This record gives sequence, structure tokens and C-alpha cells, in this order.
Amino acid sequence: MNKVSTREQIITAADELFYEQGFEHTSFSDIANIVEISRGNFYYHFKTKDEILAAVIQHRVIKTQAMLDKWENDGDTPLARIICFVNILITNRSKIKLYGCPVGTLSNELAKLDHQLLNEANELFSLFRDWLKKQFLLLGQASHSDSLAMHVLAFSQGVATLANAFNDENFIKQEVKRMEQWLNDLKTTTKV
Amino acid sequence: MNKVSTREQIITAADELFYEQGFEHTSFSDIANIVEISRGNFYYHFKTKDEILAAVIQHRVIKTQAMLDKWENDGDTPLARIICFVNILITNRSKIKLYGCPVGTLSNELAKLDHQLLNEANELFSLFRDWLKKQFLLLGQASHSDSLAMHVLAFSQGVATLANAFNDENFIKQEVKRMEQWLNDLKTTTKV
DNA sequence: GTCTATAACTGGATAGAC
DNA sequence: GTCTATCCAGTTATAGAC
Repeated sequence: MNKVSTREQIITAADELFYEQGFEHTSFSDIANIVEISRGNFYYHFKTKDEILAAVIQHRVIKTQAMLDKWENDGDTPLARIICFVNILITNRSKIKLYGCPVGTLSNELAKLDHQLLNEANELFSLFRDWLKKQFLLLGQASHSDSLAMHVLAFSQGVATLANAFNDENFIKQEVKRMEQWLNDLKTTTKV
Repeated sequence: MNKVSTREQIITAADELFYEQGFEHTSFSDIANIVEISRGNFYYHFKTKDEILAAVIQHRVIKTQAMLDKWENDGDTPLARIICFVNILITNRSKIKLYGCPVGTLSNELAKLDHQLLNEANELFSLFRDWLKKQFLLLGQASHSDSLAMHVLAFSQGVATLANAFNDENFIKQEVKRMEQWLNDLKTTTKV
């Protein structure tokens, strides 16, 4: 069992708190309390709050890329892989119900703060978008692969937002079923 | 030309700032600067920040109800009325691109703050949900009118979130077209 | 109803001892 | 690498003059 570095502990704690409480609402004390270090020590590892945010985003990018790579292997067909994506809504439903989607909510918070790291945060969306686009290309939807990728991404965002607002996990299941049906229909038609 | 009361001016300014900057990020000074009153005077009108938030939500509820009533009159058929709803995305696209949906983003922010007025904010979602449900009932979709209402609501949320993240107004137009097509198809089939 | 002054507190950030 | 002590700016909120 390796010892986890303080820096890593800070990133993990901040990652979670930024999701659950929002970036701005999370203070250095909040993070320091979880990691059980003093606020002063904090500054040895990160000089500014933005530095922590940058590290958290970087951490999420790496985790996301690893997840996409895993789906790439797990799914036998492009359709199966897209359904892997759709199913994260089910897997993460209890947290989504409480806090929404980690990607969408951070992106929106930073947009309202007019924060300089907004573009970096939106990179997470691009990872999903490009990956989905690739799958739709393989599905033979060459002419509108990007449009379909955006549609599936928008679907996931809408479901997360409403599941959060109405505190409703069942709604997630219902909509995922609808989306799977739509994806299956897509295979057999060429409708835009 | 009637003089607008200071109280009303505060509510209008707060309404806008909460949308553009978020609730927590907006300070009393921000609002006071716009209304051009001192921070001290502020407390004559509202004792706490939560009181302003409550007034802003109440204000939005009234505006929303008026808008729904207007659509009720403007649209000749239930389908036309639902399309009125979908088209707010087009009408408000420039602001949505910058700040997302005012309903969804406030709801999510308050959820993360674990704020006591979260339920009041979510009432805005319920207004739309119930109104849409009514239209789908009239469309003859008795058995899943609520599920369809939620689907259309989720659609609007997803589109707003992605339009904001990717700074893309065109995406809004594209998805609205897709939704209108889907609504038209719904009339002729009984597919869930 | 509006103002100034100020209290009470919290947040991010620094300096320097250990 | 970790700590305590401290600074400074910004925020909510109050008291009291005009």
C-alpha cells in the first residue's frame, strides 16, 4: 500500500468538493479540513486557488480519457460504445440527483464567473464530443456525426439537470431507455 | 411615465446579476452600484440576501406565468403552443450562449449550496412541466403526458448547457429544428 | 428613505519558526 | 513539509445622523 502524497490528497478532496459544493463556495479551509493539514501548509502545495482548479481539471481530463479508452475496448460495436456513454447516467445517478453533472455544472459556474480556466474546463466536453463523433462515424453517419454527438451530449446534460431539480432517479432510467431506443432506430434509418 | 420604486429596481438588477454572475458571486455592492444607492440604504429594503433571492424568484414566477398564459392564447393548437416553448431557446439564444438557462443554472447553484430556497427555485421548473403536460394531454398523449413534458424540458436544458459551453448559437437552431420534427412525428404515431 | 460609519466575520494569501 | 501567526480585501449586517 503506497502512501498517497499530500498533493494528491488535496486534488482528490478538491475534486469532490468542487463537484458537491461548487468551486467558489469551496474554501481552502474546507479542503484543508478533509486532508487534515493546516491552511498554511496548503500554500506549500498550491500558491493560488486557481492552481488547485487547474490541477483538478487536469485530473478529470486524465480520468475521463481513461474511461473513454476503457469503453473503446469494452464495446464490441460503435452502438454498444455509445450506449456505454449513455449508461454513465445510470451508474452515477445518486450523485447526479444531488449535484447534477460534474462537467456541465463546472462549465456553467466558470462561465458565470468569467473565469480564465473556462476553456480548460470545457475541454472535458470536447473529449466526449470527439469520442462520440468517432463512434457515429463508424456507425456510418458520416455527414452528421458531429451533430449526432452533440445531440447525445445535450441529452445527457438535460437529463442530469432535471434529475437534479426534481430529485428523481427514475426519470434518468426512463430517459436512458428512450435514448437507447432512438439509437437503435438510427441504425436502420438515415433520418437526420 | 411612472417612477419605478427602489425596491423594484433592486429586484430587477438582482434578477439580472443572479443570472449573469450567479447568486453567490453577486454582492450587495454589485446590486447597489447598478441601482445607484448606498449599501446602507439597501438594508432598508431587504434585511438579508436570502430575502432578495426570494423576491427575485417570486418575480420570475410571475413573469413565467404571464408568458405561459400568453402562449396559451397565441398558439392555436397544443402543438403550436409546445413549439412556442421550444422557441424561447431561439429568442433568448444570445444570453443562453453566455450564461445558460436562468432556471436550470439557478436551480443547480442552489442545490450545491444546499440553500433553503431551492424548492422555491424549482417551482419555476414545475410551472413549465405542468403547462407542457397539459398541452400533451390535449394532444391526445394521455398515458405519458408527464413523461413527454419532462422530455421536452430536458431537451431545452441540454441544449442551453451545450450552447453555453461551446458558445454556439447555431447548435440551438439545429436542435430546435430536430425537436420540431420530433413533435410533428409524435402527432402521427403513438410511440413512447 | 437615504446616507455615512463601522462592527463582525470570512476568504485568500504571506512570513517565518520548527 | 508542516505549523502558527498575521495581513488585507471583500462581504454581510447594524447604528444612527440627516
